[in-house]
Amino acid sequence: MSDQGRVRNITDLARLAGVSPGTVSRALADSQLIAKKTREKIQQLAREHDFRPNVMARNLRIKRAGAIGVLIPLGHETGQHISDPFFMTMLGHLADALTERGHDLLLSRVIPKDPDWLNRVVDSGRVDGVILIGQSDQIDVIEKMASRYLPLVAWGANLPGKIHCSVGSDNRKGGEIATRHLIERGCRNFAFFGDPVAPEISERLEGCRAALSAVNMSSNLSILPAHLTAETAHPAISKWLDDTRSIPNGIIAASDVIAMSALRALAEHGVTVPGQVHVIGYDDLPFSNQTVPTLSTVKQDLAAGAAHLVDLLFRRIAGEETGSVVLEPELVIRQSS
Amino acid sequence: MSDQGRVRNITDLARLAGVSPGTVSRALADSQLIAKKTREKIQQLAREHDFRPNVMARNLRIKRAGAIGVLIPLGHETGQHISDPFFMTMLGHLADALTERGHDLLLSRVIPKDPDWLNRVVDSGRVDGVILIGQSDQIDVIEKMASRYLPLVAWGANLPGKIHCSVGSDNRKGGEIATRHLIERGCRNFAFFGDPVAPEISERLEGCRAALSAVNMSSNLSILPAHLTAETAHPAISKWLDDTRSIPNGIIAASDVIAMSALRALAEHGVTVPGQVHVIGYDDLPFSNQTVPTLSTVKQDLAAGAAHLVDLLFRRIAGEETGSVVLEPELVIRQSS
DNA sequence: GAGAATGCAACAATCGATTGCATTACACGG
DNA sequence: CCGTGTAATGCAATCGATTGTTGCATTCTC
Repeated sequence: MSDQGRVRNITDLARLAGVSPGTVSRALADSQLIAKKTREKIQQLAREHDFRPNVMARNLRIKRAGAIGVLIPLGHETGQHISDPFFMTMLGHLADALTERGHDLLLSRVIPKDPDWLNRVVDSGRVDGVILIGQSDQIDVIEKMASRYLPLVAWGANLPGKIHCSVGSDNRKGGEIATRHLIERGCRNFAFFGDPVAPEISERLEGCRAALSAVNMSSNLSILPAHLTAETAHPAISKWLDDTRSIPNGIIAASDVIAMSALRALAEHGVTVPGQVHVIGYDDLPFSNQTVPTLSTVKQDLAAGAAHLVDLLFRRIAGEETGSVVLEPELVIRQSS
Repeated sequence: MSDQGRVRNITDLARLAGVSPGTVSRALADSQLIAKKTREKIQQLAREHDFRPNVMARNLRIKRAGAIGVLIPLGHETGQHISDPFFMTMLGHLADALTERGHDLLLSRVIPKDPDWLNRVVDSGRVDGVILIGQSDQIDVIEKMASRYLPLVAWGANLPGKIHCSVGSDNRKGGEIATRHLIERGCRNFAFFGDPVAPEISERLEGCRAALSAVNMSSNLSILPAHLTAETAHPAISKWLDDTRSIPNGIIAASDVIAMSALRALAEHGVTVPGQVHVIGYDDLPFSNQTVPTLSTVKQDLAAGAAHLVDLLFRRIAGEETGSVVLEPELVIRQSS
């Protein structure tokens, strides 16, 4: 392929068409200012050389980036991998929603060592806005940024007194309905698997406690407060099952990933689900109806969540000061409970 | 926050420091051309105003984009969602590898309606190179692009006679060792679940056939050739189990996602695994050792694959004409076989 | 103390587009 | 044939950086 005659910019194309670069620019933008005949000639020429104007140059001039930064902050959870199904599901929905709006998705997995990680992305000028998938333990950094930078939204808990815009489900309520469901199923002794250091999980636990105290069973709850990832959950739960004197008959897992590990650990301990133990998860990830037995769970509608995140973000990019959104969690009953 | 005094570009900072923009640029790049004292003063000033030079402008001048396009072409598989665990796992590894090299990841899920989808990304000037996760049914488009654009690599089958650079595992061999393993386990009747339209899967099936014909059992194989996604696999398999006269005792699934659905469908049909039927998957995704029973599978080392993809890509960006890489598949024996 | 060498910083062109304003060309009426 | 109006195009500044070249002070040398 002769790289000689290649059309690299509008100036090349302008020369070819015998017009000025400005005219080419307008013609390719289909501006009415340019005579229809000229316009079509230039567009035809562009097609022949399959030329496309340089997006970066355009964006520099236009002062927009055409991309949204999607960050996955992994603070206290250094072990957690980006391939965590939760993140990935959310990411897929975001990719779809952003593409629809003509924006690219700049993905970044950040392990926030210094408090500068967010500044770096925002001030780089390569994104028009930022979506955080999760707040991790970086609330302070996020709050600070939110005070000066409008187009920033986060998936996660809607924390009282915090100003940053968030979309998340009502975790307290989710924990509550999960627990109430198990109570109705006849469970009397409960275990909660999940680390309350993360705000979302702490709220779920709170909801769980509320449901129990409503029926005077507050004392029937034990907690496995480890930080549980896809890798660490199974050994932790297995050990817990070994150590615990009496296995509870209702298990509330803080996430589907944890619940899945629990199902497996229980199977290995010869405990039947839902025969001896009822298990409920949280999230309703795509795999949750593929487990054996299929997993009852509290659904967070991630598709809707992603749509909200993107919608709020674009309204903020336009200058609007939007509020946060709290989604209703929904009980999904399958075989495990 | 007063937006008045905000330092928006090096010119602002230059004014503040009483030097020229050029000097600021060099100072921030820590160039030896600038006196150490001046340099430090400017850097200090930049820190105070937490100013960071605009990456887009820089990239325009430097003629690099600082980002790699990662595309997921979903051709014949319109039903397939980006949240397919396979893509996501790969994506996670790529994100890590690219971040290490100081590049961003521009994610795009493309449904190739017109043959222009790849051009659009390549010629936009916003990426330094492109990684395709999968070839889908877009071999022609990919080949055409590969002939003129060096920094392009794809995950997938290494197809004979094709020039584009690929990284993938030896699917034929993978299919073979999976099947041999089941034969050793005493299976005599086999089923293969997966659609041979995709080149990878067709190769796996071929390997499977080869292993069977080596022991004169070619005729003992039935095939469920549906295109199977996380959503469609379970009903399809369930129906197949209903319809089939005698359930085989060895099932080779073309992917772990399919295998997982098979495990569930079998459980629902009261078939024990590995008691009555041995099941083996393909991929070794993170969840594959979380299923009940845990899934035997043919591991594709996606971490290594991602590392190779990124390595090859950067060598190509540097101008080298690299060859393709074929990874060795590895048998991972767990409970399901 | 004059001339050469050296170190620093300023100047200005450049990357590839967009766009307000100036200018040209053409048509038409008087 | 000229003035005027309008449609179409050209010109040049601009977005925010980078970098080769140039110019000005010092400092060094003999």
